[in-house]
Amino acid sequence: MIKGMSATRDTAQAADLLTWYDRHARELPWRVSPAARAAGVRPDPYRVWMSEIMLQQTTVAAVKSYFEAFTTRWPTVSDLAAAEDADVMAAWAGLGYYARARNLLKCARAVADEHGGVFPQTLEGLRALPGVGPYTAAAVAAIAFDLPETVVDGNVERVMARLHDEHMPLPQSKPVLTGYAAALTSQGRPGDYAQAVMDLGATICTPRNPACGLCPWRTACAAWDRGTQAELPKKAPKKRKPTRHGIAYLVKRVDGAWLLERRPDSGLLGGMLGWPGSDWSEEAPADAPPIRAEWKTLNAEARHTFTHFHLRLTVKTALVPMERRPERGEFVEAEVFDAGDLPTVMRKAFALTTG
DNA sequence: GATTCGTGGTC
DNA sequence: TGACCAAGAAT
Repeated sequence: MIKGMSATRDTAQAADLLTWYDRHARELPWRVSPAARAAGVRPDPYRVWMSEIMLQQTTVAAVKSYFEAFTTRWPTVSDLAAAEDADVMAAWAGLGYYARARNLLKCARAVADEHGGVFPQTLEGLRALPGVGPYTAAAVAAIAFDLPETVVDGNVERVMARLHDEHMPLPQSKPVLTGYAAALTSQGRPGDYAQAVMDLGATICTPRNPACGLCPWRTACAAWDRGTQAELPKKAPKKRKPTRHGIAYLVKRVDGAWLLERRPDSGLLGGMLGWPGSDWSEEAPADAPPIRAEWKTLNAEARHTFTHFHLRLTVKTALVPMERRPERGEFVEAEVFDAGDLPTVMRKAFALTTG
């Protein structure tokens, strides 16, 4: 009866974590507390989905203000589905990974148009939505609908690697870690369990200096037994980032309007507003101004690091008369222009012009 | 399976 | 300063 004993042990272990979660759950704007959940309060699937999209590769601290802004401005999935693309992209500006914002809108419109404004309540139905992958589908299924699905994010990978002293490096070990996680998933309180495992990873079983003395799973933890927790999970070595160079053209019209360009939907910063500019490559960029003007080159360059390269951006500025027509981009009136609508690298270039 | 795709905080 | 890291998905 190895199988039965194993299942019994895992159930008790899940219960230990849930007991810890009942006392130590983080209070988050999108979360229904375990006490409220026990009293029958159900999470709003729209808010759960929104939070999960925003939290992809993004810290809780960074997400909070965006979550409040989005859910205040667009309280329901139907409200969001009816929003203008430009408004959603501007509201997302600064949060990064802009494909998420494009898919957020696609998904809201799919739910509104193809599902009657109601999120699908199966793993497969959720997984079919734009921007919803294996993790997010499981998270929404578990948290919003209390389905016994297994969430595997970076936290869970780390917790499982330590719990089982798994030294195989990620991402190779992912299927193994997923199997460990699935064996532990609570059948009784799936939503709370999913959030509990991630809270454990975020507050106790942290990447550096894990607080093993406070961990409800310490006695079950193979890494704790062997003292290997600090070196887990192992990860494949990363490539170093090359440095690319580019030019940004910041053009102000005499009435205060700024020349901006909407970037193509695919690729880096896709769908976002930005300054007209050169390509960004490792070779020196060719000068290709978007409008005829007297150019001044700023002394300082805007430096920014993306996921896979460093960027050094030369900033050129010009002041042009009302009647001058650009070859690229469109002027945005001074009253409408808001640097906060731009991605961070474009804000950095703008900041150089204002001191 | 490997790449692409942001940003801000931290050590 | 620079590398690492954070509730991944799409291609």
